[in-house]
Amino acid sequence: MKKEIKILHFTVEAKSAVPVYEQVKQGVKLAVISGYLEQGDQVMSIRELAARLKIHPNTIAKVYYQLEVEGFIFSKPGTGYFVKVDHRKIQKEKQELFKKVTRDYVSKAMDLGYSLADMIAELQSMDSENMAGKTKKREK
Amino acid sequence: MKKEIKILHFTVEAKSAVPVYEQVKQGVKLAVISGYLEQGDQVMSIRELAARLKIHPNTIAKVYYQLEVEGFIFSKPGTGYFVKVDHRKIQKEKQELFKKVTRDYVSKAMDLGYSLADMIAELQSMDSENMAGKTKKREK
Amino acid sequence: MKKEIKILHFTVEAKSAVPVYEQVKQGVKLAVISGYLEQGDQVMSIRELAARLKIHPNTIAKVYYQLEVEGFIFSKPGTGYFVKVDHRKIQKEKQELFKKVTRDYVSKAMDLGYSLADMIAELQSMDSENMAGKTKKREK
Amino acid sequence: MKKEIKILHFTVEAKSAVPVYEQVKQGVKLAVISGYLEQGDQVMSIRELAARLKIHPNTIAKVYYQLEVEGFIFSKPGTGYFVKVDHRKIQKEKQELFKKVTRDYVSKAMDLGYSLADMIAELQSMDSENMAGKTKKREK
DNA sequence: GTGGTCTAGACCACC
DNA sequence: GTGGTCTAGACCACC
Repeated sequence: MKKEIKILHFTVEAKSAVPVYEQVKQGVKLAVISGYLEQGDQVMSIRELAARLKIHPNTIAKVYYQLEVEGFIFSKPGTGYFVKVDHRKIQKEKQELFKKVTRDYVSKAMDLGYSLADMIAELQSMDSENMAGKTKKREK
Repeated sequence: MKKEIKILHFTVEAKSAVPVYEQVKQGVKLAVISGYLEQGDQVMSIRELAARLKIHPNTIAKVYYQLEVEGFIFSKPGTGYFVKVDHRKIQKEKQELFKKVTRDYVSKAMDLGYSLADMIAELQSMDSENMAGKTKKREK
Repeated sequence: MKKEIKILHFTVEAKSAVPVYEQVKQGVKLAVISGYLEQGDQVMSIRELAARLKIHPNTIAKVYYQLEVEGFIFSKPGTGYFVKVDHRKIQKEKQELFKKVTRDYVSKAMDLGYSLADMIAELQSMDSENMAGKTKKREK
Repeated sequence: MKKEIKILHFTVEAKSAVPVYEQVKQGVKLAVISGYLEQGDQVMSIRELAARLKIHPNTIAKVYYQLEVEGFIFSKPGTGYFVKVDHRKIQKEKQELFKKVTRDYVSKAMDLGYSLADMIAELQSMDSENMAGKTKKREK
């Protein structure tokens, strides 16, 4: 069975105030943290990802370099970049990201005048809906 | 007692793909929906808001015009724009926005591998923390 | 008294197998480790150092960025880069460098057939010479 | 017993500012000075050394010619080059080289803030370490 | 003036 | 094909 290189699906907003390289970095990082990219998986090549996102290879190279420094991937020069899974680090990043998106959500919902109880109720109602149909969606 | 004009605090991202006028519109709309701006409140003048956001007054004028058509504000020519609160409409908008931000949150958290139960637990933990100190923060 | 920016004096060998950016990195690092550059000193600007070394500013930017990551300098965007002295780190780097140059020296001298005793004797003879004239050269 | 031709192990840095032929010359000279190549030893053939270093045979020929002029080797036409050991000359070269590498070492170490006493101490510590295990490593 | 980001593209070594 | 280095130069924000 041939070794497939998984495609990264995020997009990049060229005109955003948050730098392109930062967006790409978050995108790749999320792919690793979420488990989409697994230990040893080859990451899309610099040129390939650059072509897909329509940005310059140098920008991807910068991102990959930083992600290597941060320990999410490693390079085999002449071959490509590969995923390095450190479960401790990943778990920590995952929890931080979860707390962040939760805080962001709570902040927005409270601006609209909803309480934590409202949010919990809303989530519970979604839970019930899931119960009905697809039940255990998150098993994969 | 002098009638204060409430300051609008959102910012605008000049380089974003979503048009500046749309960002301004959402910002003002949210101020109304969230209840920050109340029935009869005078909205910041076109010139004043344009100066704050560093964008052209024409853009603000366009936004105010559309918000008037949509029934969120009304103009008193020669005086300014004022908030018109239609509780039905506001309530409906508010709920839609709430459902949207909730769906977005659930989507992100699930990508990270968290279940609805995890999210509910996280929100409940935040609830407990609030209980401790500041209790009824959202009264204002 | 005007705040002087100290000049960095090392040179770079364009045609070397060791990358230019690595040579520059070592040069700046040595200036910090040796104490030539002190806590809070402004480092030569990217453009200025690039001009002096006749290499592209991007290369210096890369070096400064890496040295910042490694904790030897920090940037104040719009102002410049400044030395950050962490005595622990510096001391450690200094000792490592000292051990390295010593190993290199021993290796070369042994290739020539000299023993550690020979080297020690040679250094002691230099010590005596110093005694004669300039005595306490390393006080500064 | 077949007469072995000793292999020269130095490498050459193509991109260096110091010319390739100079690097080769130093490499061969060091092999003689250090005693690796002994009186009467046949030196690697021009073609063989050129192949190993991946440089043009003409460059090696130039080096051998100069080394012959300087009296380190001599040619037997149709046979090859052979080592000529002039102990006086070798001894002198050796001492000069030793003094040079020692000066270089002292210079670097002093830049780092170490004294001659520190260097001597470091060398003595290395001496002790050798004492422990492998004792007389440099006999060969 | 300063650093920060990004594109464009060359050339290299290694495969 | 792959990543790594380097130059050239544009444009930005901040001072």
